[in-house]
Amino acid sequence: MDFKSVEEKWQKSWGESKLFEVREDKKKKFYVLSMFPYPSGSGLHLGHALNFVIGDVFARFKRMQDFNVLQPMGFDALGLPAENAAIKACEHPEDYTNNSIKNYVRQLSSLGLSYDWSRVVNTADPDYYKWDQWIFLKMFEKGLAYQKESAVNWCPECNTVLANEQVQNGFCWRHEETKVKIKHLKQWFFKITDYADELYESIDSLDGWPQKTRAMQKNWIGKSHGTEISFEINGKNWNIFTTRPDTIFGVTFMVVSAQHKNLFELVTKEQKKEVENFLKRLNSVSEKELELMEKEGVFTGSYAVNPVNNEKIPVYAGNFVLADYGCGMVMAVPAHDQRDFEFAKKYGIKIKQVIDGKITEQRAFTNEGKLINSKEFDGIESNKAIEKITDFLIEQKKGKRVVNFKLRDWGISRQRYWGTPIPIIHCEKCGVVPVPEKDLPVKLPRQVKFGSGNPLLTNKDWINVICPKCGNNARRETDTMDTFVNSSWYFLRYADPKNNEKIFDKEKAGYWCPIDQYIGGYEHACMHLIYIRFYTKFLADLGLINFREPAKKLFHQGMLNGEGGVKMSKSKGNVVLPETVSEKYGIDTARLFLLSIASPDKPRDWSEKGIQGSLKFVNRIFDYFEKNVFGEDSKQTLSKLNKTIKDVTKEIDNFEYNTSLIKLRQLFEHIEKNRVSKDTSEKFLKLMSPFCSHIMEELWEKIGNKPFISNAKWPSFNEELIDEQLERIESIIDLVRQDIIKIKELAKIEKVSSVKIIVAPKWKWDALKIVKNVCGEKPDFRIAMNALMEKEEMKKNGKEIQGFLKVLMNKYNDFKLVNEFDEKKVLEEVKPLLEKEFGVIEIENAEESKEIKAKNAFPTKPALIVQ
RNA sequence: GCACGGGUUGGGGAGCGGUCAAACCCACCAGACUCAAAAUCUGGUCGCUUAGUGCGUUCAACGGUUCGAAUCCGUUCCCGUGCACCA
Repeated sequence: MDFKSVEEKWQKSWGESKLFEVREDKKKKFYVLSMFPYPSGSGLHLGHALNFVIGDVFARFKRMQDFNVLQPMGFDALGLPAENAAIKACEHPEDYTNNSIKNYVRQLSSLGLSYDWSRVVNTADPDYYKWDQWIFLKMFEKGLAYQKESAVNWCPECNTVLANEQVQNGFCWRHEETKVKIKHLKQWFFKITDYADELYESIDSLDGWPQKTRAMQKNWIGKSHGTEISFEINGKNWNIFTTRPDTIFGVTFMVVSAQHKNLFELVTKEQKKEVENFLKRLNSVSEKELELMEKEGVFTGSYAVNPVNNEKIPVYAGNFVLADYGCGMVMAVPAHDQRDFEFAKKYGIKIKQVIDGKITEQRAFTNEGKLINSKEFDGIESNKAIEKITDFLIEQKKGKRVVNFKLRDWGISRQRYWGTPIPIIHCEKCGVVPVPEKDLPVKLPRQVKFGSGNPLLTNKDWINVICPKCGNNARRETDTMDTFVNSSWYFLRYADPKNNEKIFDKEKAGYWCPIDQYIGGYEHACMHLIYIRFYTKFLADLGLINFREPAKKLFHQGMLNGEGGVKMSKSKGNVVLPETVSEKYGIDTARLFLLSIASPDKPRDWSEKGIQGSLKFVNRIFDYFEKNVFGEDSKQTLSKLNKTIKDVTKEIDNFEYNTSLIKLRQLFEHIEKNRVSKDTSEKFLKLMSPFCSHIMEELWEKIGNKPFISNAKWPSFNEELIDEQLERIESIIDLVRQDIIKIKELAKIEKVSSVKIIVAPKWKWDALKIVKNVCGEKPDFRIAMNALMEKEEMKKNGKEIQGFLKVLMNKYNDFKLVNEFDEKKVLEEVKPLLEKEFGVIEIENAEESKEIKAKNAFPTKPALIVQ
């Protein structure tokens, strides 16, 4: 069949009829969103296509279920990669990006994805990033956007600052080879930490999100309850943070971070030189080595006073204490913390045990337990002691309960061109002045020079402005925003993409949002997916929306690898393009294949051979409908159809596409064999339509329906028509047929003259019923045996019963499902059919059969004698 | 180290207490059709056996719970992913 013309025909038709364009109405809405792509110059490969296909199947399914489905698409066009790629190609990022987008739109359209193309969002469009700037101003207003001098992660390759989330193992997330350096710069931050607690706590309410993602976010935000305790050092109070105040009597030294900003207040004259040497040594080693380094430190010369027992304990500066977590200083309890333990061993510091437990030469005892050597707290369990000692410290005004987070504020400054300009003006007189809302957007100037440093610095006309406050000369902020800013709220803009007055209409956003089903990669678990939650909460606090989480359900799709499981990449030359596949097999076949291999959240490999199977299937479907001849449904057909509808409906909802495709295959096999009704055939087309939309559309029309199957009603199922017994009957008849064929072959019988079918003795079926009645669903051997022996008609088969029961127990104990039908009767019914095929058929019970002496067996299928 | 997720028959991949020697796809084998091949169709592919029912051994390893375990629990080994000196 000519896939290409069918695809083009329907894509055109869908487009012309604006089938997937939606507006707010009374119908129940459903918002399906696949994360928008960054339009790379190299275009989209089959792996990207798969991601979108997964979302598209879902959207099509929901649309047929009569939801008002919004499935938009857009482009995350700003960002470093585009800028770098453009520079490399000697193009302006704007032109480069626009070309890439054009290419993407072309490629996406040919995939037949059911997007509402009228809502495209492009983050590089000033009409879009204007609202990024607007949000920035709101944040600034609320004190959530602020500037501070800070040590930042600097990627020399990107030539810019990275957020904590973008540093991986000390390396840049985009440059696996490039070590991130620490630089001190004045940077813009979003105070995401103000939302840390809510971001952490409400993860539990996201039950439509994968468990793993939720765990990762929790881990990332890292909330821990603890106690802040102040220790007196040289007459001044220094705070530390601990989650184990129960071990405070075991403190034998203190460690302050080597990067602590007030470190030298603690260092005595005598120790100054040594501390300086220590710091010098730390600076000379690379980041990575630092990570692998042993716990090291140096004595500062100062002593702290333990607030619970007034012991004087030495204060060290150490390389293993983080300056920016907790207080930058810790109390060290070598007996009950492994790091402190190693440190104490190394420097010969006293180890004082205060929790009852075993400490070895190698390891501290880090579990909780009963307190010892802790004066009035002796004998108390850790968990209680934590409370009691904290209360005691609070009373003494030496401590307080605090909550600490690992999450840091989000550094959004980037010293690059292709991002949203930060709408700030620096005035010598007025200081930091926000650009007035009416002057938005602050557009990126086209004229800049790319080379070293921030390109925006090269356009003086753009930089030099008049201060909106005092009218004097001032300078624009030249930092641009992290690209994750753009993607943190785009889902809302889709609801009202062309609004020039407002960021979006409150009612429109209220109708469409939040996202019902969000789809995107695992890699976003800790970046984009935290930021988007943060933005949602902030916008809710501004009163723009009335929900606090962006997406009800989240799904992560698996990766598509190249042939043989090798990661698809240009350098390996194994990139598969959707165009190529389309040309050869049709995009529907490709969709079918990719979704058949594995469940959509698992990775899968491309296989040129594998797709043949899907092609075969597609062709068979086509052939069947080509004939356009239908018959009538048997009970079996109706049962199978309804069961399939039931299963497939549930499975698509759970993203179990692979298993639902198998069921659809099996349904089709039945349809093919049994010449079913037109209605059933049509229902099959509908069930297939989310997966193979073009072909189903074509066949739908071919058998005399009006377009479009794409918005036909999803079939409903009738539970009453589903009969598992019928399925069993079908399989028994099938087995008999297959056996006859096989025996015929084996015994080299040219023409079958007669077939004798021997079914299980009748008493067994009766016995089964008795056992079922007595034991219900959970049979017990003895009870069942006794019940059987009570019955007169069973007694005569006493010897066999035991064997029978044994088999019964092993094989058929789920009594709900054991077939109650009389095998003999069933076969009698289909006798004419079998006779037509094979000749004379005789059916008898095993006890009547001379040939078969019952062998203590409970046949699972009828035995045969073929002549 | 911590946190998740896994290890299933030649490959991929379902199954997650009983109808399980385990869906489905691929690969392979045999048969039909054909002069032949491709395509298509039919059957087979853990072992033994039978004309057929049948039996034995399997779902990383070892133990446990259960009348019954690929499925539940414990321990161990291996693999993947994320965070990693977070006090």
